[in-house]
Amino acid sequence: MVLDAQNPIPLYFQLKNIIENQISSGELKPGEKVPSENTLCERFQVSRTTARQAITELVNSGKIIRAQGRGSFVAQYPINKPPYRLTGFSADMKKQGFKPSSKILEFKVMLPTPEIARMLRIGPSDAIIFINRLRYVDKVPMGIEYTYMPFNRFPGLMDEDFENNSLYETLINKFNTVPSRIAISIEPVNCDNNLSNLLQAKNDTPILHMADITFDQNERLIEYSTCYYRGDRYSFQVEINKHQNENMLFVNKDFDKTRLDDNPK
Amino acid sequence: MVLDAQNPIPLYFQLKNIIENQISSGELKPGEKVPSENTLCERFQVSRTTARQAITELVNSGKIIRAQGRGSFVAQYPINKPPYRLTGFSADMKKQGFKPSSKILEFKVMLPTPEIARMLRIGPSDAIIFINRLRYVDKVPMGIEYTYMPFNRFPGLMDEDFENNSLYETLINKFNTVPSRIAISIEPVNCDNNLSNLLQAKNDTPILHMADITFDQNERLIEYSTCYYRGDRYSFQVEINKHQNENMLFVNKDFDKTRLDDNPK
DNA sequence: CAGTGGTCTAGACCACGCT
DNA sequence: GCGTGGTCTAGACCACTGA
Repeated sequence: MVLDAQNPIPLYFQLKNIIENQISSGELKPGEKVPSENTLCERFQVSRTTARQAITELVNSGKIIRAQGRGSFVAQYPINKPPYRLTGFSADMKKQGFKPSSKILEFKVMLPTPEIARMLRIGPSDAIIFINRLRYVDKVPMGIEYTYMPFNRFPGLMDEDFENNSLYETLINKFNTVPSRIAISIEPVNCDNNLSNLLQAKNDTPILHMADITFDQNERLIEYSTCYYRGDRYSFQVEINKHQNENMLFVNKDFDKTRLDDNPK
Repeated sequence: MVLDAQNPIPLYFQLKNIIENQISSGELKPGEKVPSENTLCERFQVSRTTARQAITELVNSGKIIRAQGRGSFVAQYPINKPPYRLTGFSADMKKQGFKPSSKILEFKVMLPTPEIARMLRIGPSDAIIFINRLRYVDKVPMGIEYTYMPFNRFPGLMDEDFENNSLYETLINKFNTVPSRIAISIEPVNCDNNLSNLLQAKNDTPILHMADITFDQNERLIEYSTCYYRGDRYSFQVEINKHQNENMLFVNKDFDKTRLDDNPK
């Protein structure tokens, strides 16, 4: 294995991929020592900065643990990132081996309610796109989603077919908009008659309510969405990582109290 | 503002703090351009590597957006990290301005059930510490938590008083164990008679069930815990970030399907 | 074109953990 | 003492953006 300086892929990234593959192939086992930074420099003929950048990204993604004076080691319990909604419902489900499908109940341009305007940070007369989708997994109703997006940011979106295509994939491919951050609020709710009809669920089915706001790679607001999922068929999974740098002893900044909606009603 | 090279706090960290403060004080407003890396080099008399390290960490924590060729900018919607469980229930609630308290219902050493042994990755004859706590917020029952920890990793833990002290703070201060990563599974459940008695809640109160596994800074497993929270008093909030480096175009690794418990029952 | 961030080099000194 | 990661310098060239 050698690095290719002519390759447009940066050296640190090539090196990172090599190490990543050694970990996933089992060549480097959990708990095992990763070659030291100096060793990597010699082995791959790069400067220490470059070797270090490769390792740093693997540390940030949780695959490697650094220990000053001892070395770097493959993480014992590698992070298994849950299908995490930044890829969209369809991709999430496919990753888990299920067959997702959707039925569009409503898809139109409208004016926002005051609440939705506040969540989207737009004015009351700014049009929005509203999508109401029933989500199926293996032909069984799984949940219902109400999605609200600023209209003027996505010209031509109304011509798309979201029964067969993923909203997120369309955003990425046709609007150069990559969902990159999502703030989620989750709570359990009771099933009402409306929900039990829509989801073909018993009246005592526990329901998971999720509200979220999504931002793109430039921190522009993409969507506000609120969803109800059948609790007998859905569990939400997430991993929370303390950043490497937040571990440092001289850090003592307090975070503010936080809410999904920071503007009081 | 100048940096102090004699200060044990690294230069990049001092610089990072300065910029962070400028953002939170409003001196640098959302969307505004951050001084370029070269400008920071001159202004603070550091190398570009150092200035860049400061900015990089702010990018990773979501406070700054980088745009090649244009500059770096304060994020429009700064991340408000939800109280995120890595600090423990008490700290989470205090941050939100509530008064948490706890009542220990059980606290003992015992042998694990097969399920708990599997979650803690220990043998069936390895003792565990079991803590059952009722959680209150402003004197009202909020939820009940069942915590399981490997006994042999925490000698002396049984002498602690967790009615008045935080488990996580004790781990940090007395066992040099910093909760650093947590994998959580969330689902809604119905309230049964046992829960409604314990939580003094109506029988139709929606309940949020959370199961989680926590790891320390060296990726050692700290605890497995399962909790039930009153849905009328609790919502779970989380922010999910795409890592800067995962945005890159030549990334195309698929994540495996994932679960909190990767060993089938 | 000038200014920006993205990548990279070849060094240096330090703090830490282990033997 | 030696090897490790942590921090830092002073350069360099490139790709991209906007005027």
